[in-house]
Amino acid sequence: MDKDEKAKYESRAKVLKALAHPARLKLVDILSEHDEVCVCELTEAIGTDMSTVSRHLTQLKNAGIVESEKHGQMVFYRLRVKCLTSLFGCIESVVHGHLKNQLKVLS
Amino acid sequence: MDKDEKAKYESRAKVLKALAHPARLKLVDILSEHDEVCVCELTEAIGTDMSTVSRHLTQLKNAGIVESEKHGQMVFYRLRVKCLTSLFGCIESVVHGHLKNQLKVLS
DNA sequence: TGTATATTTGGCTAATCGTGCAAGTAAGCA
DNA sequence: TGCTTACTTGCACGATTAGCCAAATATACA
Repeated sequence: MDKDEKAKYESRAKVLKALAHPARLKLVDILSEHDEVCVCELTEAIGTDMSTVSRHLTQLKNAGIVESEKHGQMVFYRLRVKCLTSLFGCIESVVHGHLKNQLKVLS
Repeated sequence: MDKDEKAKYESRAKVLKALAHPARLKLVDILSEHDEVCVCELTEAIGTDMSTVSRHLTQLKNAGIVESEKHGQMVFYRLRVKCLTSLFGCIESVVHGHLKNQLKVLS
């Protein structure tokens, strides 16, 4: 793998890694349904410590998936990416194809 | 998060996690260009120990992304998923949008 | 000014991950 | 029956991750 190729796969992996966690997927889902949401609301939806949610959001931000803006003492997060719905469509097809296959194996 | 919702995000995360590694992304890329490829060839392309490549392939298989078949003493891997190209299109748009944004910040 | 609220960051621990080497399994060939 | 090749698995180790609590920061408000 030359340097360019390595960089290509590493940058892709960085984005996928940022998405690859149940809590962060839920954050993205919520954000896809609203224009912008504060950390406090997101924390309530996720149900873990606010510090944990804040770190998840930082990861999504570092990957370029969300952006944030401070209004008063609250910080609002917003999706930067529009194509995630089709991406999840693909992921779901993997999930269901695989489950179907596992059932086949079991039976 | 109720049980169904939890399961939904966990199954998505599992697939994304399986993809979220440079070596595994390259494996998927190679497999998307060929019908089926043996572990030995994939190992040469990746450039790490064959045992490591074998484990990466196992992860992709457990996630439902690839399948394998043994012919003689060789094991051939094949992509099970057709939609990955559009998925990576989305990922790339995140990467480039983000880089553009970082350059803006720097200047 | 002092106090309360929203968020991020530091520090810690337990769990998971990636890797190489060595050993095991399975198929082909002499 | 051995010997070789292709692959997987066990083991060990260093690196990364997710989580919580406590402390720091920043803003609003009395």
